[in-house]
Amino acid sequence: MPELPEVECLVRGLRQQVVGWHTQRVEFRRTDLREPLATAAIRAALCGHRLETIARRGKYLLLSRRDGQGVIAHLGMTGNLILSAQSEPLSKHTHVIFHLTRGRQQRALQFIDPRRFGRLAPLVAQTQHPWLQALGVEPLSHSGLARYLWQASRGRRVAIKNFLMNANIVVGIGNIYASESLHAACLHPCTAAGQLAYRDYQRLTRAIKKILRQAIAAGGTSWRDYRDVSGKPGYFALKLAVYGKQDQPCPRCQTPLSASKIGGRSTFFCSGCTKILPSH
DNA sequence: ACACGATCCTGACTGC
DNA sequence: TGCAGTCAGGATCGTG
Repeated sequence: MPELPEVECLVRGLRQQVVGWHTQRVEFRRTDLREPLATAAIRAALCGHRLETIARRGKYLLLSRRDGQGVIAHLGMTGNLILSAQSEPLSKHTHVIFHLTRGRQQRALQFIDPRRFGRLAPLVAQTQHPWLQALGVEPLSHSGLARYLWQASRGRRVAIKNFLMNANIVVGIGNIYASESLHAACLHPCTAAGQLAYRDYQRLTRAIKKILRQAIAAGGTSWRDYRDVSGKPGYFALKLAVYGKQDQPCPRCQTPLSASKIGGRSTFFCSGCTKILPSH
């Protein structure tokens, strides 16, 4: 489910709802996620402490106390964090429950992940966590993104779509927003990243920022199973131009949209108003 | 260094 | 209704 906008919406929801709460206890129902959970260290990082900071880096969520210790989570393809009353029934795929208190109030923050591609680990110091070490730049806050991408892509023959989805270059752009951004910038997803000119990256960068911001403002994309922190769906799916819309008319030129696999992932584009640049 | 395919896992959906 | 096959929003690892 989650690309940058979904994680950002989750972070904003959590900031409002759990900052200032104390972790009373952490309950593990399954520990065999992508990596086995370090249960003792996760408990030690949170239990008895006040949640002070909720942050995002790429698609990673960081929940930490005042001294910076806490947990880092990645939601994989199907993960989510849902806040519920202590008494509400649990999902079949709730693997971890953070029992939170504030005074006499109680809440449960559930880590849910049917496919178990997600990750959860103790966080000692944010700047040193191995999962964050190789991450590329943040697309929304990097002011020279076009120049950075243009420079990073020189000599690269990989398809621009895969280049954009490489989190070591730029974080947060997943399969949906890669297709959407490229279409908005009139670029064909198969074009070699190194073939694009600086002006192409300027157009692409504007499209990426605009689409990510719109998606955040709309509450994230509700494709299949995305839910916000209180369990409500996002609404951006209504605004997608190409993703999942094979054979429907291109909103720009009316050509029926195409679908294909690029790097093993479903890709949607318009063969009418985007062209692969000839390589030379 | 780079490009690419396989892989982790469950659920939803399609077609027979 | 049941069953097999296919596909899914991510990231890592091994291979060439």
